[in-house]
Amino acid sequence: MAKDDHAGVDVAEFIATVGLRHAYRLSYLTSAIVTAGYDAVKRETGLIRGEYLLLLCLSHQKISTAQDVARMTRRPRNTISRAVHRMLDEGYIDRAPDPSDGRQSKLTITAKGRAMQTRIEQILSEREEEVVAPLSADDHASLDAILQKLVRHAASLKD
Amino acid sequence: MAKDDHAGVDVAEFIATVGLRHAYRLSYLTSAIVTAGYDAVKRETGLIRGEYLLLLCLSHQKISTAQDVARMTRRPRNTISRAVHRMLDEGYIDRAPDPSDGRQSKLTITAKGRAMQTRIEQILSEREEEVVAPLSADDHASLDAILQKLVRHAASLKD
DNA sequence: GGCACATTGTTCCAAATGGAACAAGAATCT
DNA sequence: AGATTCTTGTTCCATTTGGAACAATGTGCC
Repeated sequence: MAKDDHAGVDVAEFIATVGLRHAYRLSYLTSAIVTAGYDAVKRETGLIRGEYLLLLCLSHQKISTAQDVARMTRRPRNTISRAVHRMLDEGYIDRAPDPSDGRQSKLTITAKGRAMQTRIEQILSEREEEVVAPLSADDHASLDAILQKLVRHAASLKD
Repeated sequence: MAKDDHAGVDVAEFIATVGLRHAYRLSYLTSAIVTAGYDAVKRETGLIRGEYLLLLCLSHQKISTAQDVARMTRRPRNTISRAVHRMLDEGYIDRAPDPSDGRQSKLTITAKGRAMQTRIEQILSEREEEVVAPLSADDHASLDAILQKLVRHAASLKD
């Protein structure tokens, strides 16, 4: 009868009253988009988060080290390290020791990896579009500008 | 020398070129704010995510069931179930069987729990303010409006 | 050069996480 | 009323996760 199928709670109303500026809403939305997409990717491709993040990074950044990926994704290095091994085994990426720095290796995505990454972005995009459907073109532009500003700043913070 | 302390990657530039509308930026920011705050909370209070989310929900919603909390936080029921037990043990919440529905129990936050929740919101707020510092008042208003719109819509999607 | 310190990638391990199955109660249908 | 289906909260278990310690290499400083 009510417009809301769910039982008792009005999620939106709760979220409007939380004593934090944007954190809770951001977190909720990220769950709604990313976590849901993440589950879909795992179901359809078997890849888990660290793995497709790795592919995503390598597809847009021609060459990176594992550490770079860790920074770009804000995930701990050991997570990325594991992902690198699995993606090497699957033939999605290549690795070559860096001659100028013996500690690190340069990672590149293979053609097979790029195909997989395209498929993954497709899956994530579908879910995202579903969630952001109610935004106007102006909204999209504003959101984009604000998020870019925030990301730029957040990336400069230590930790 | 460069304005960026880090080694090679320009995170912001990468994030600007990802082939997804907002998903990656949202995810990155949520990490920067929430995950960092989450670590701080764990360090300072010993509470983990499911647990402080539970307190957060109960502090703003006078009475809820575990299922309500699961929906408000987009976390699986078993996570919340565990959190309920631990918070009961700590005396942060109370639980009373619902006479009108034998399956569920009504949860309420105690005074002790409310004190803890205040402290947690403080910690999370600090980190959030640090990240959103570069936003103007207009930005805040826009972001707020957009996020509310999105949350409302996301909450209505199944899954 | 040598010595302290930082960085990269890795392994280990304890903890958190979430899917699946379950029991008990409620709702629906005939 | 009984049968079927749904919902709530829980336990079980396998997987994911990330902190800490580590070896190997690089950097800065005297």
